[in-house]
Amino acid sequence: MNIRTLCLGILSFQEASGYEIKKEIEEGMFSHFIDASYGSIYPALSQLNAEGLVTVRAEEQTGRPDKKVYSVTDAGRAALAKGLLVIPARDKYKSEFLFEMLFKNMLPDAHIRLAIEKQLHDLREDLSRMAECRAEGQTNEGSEFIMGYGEAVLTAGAKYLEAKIAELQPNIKLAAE
Amino acid sequence: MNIRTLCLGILSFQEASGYEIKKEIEEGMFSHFIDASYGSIYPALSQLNAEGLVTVRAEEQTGRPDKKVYSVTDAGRAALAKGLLVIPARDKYKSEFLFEMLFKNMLPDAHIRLAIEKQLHDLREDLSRMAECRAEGQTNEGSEFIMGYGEAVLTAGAKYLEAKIAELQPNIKLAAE
DNA sequence: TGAGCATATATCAATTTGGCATATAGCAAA
DNA sequence: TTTGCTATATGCCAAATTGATATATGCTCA
Repeated sequence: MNIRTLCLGILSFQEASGYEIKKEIEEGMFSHFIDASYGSIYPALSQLNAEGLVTVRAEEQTGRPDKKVYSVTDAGRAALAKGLLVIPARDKYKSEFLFEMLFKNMLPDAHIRLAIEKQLHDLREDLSRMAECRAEGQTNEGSEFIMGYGEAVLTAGAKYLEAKIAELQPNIKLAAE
Repeated sequence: MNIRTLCLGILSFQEASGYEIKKEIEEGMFSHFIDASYGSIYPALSQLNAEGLVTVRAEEQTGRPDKKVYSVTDAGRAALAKGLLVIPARDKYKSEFLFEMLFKNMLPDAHIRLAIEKQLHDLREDLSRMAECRAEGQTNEGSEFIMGYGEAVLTAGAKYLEAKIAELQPNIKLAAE
């Protein structure tokens, strides 16, 4: 699936500028499983516009470039529906964290601890972003599904890491006994 | 973290050719959280060789190009250790599956079912690959950690999907009652 | 006052992907 | 038996994507 379909999908929920799409991808519901940079979003929107799948409306701003607000056309909605009808490609997951952990015995304990805590922090951040999106309403059957999935997966990861951190501190446990 | 460090890490376990590194990334322990193509692996190995971080040995083959077997040098091991001492970047996760599910209500039930079953299949494949790696031995503290993490996360995802599939088939359940 | 962040678009070198080319051998199905 | 598929093995290349930077301004916090 290409970025064009992605933008089309996001715009099908609400008209938005390139900047707003990026924000949605970074902070919104999509953040858990989508990643895209300006360098791909802006060209994608131009192309979609050229293909007649979206329309643009320039909103004047003072002191900033005009905001270009994109809306999906009927042709765009049709293209989206068609683009969604493929069996999805396998998930792509890249984790520098897990790669580093593979070399646990080569690295100082303090670094391992930091890395695990960072990962745990990231997972919790992701979880709370989802909780926020839920709280803000705007949920439909689809978003319920993906948030349920995300919560299941992230919670399982966090639990695992919490247990591992506890193991790292046997001294503290002993002191408490 | 760049592909060069990745190759260095994989080679630190065992000398290998570019082809073998790719296989390891596709089928081995690394498959869960690493992805890389020939187009990045081969140039990375050439560069590592030019930098003196690995050495090459050509193994003659009949009917195939010579196998170029790469081994890490001491300088390479040092570079790896240094490269691992950064706080890992945030995980990157891209899922066309979840994106599609967001549009559940727009898509035919049959397609949704297929997509979920495909995802479940992928998760199980990933899980069994890990189980295999465990069975084959070759485990260390690091690989135990990452396989534990992977199992936790994948199992949680699979459980969630199994429950959702069950929900999709209330008719079958009713028939069984 | 000044640093840093948010808004907003856009470009671009560097990286990375995914498909193709090349070459051969083995195996299974038509 | 021939045809097509898979595995081995390296490498190239167009196309897609990233991540950083440029440009411009107003707001907030110390």
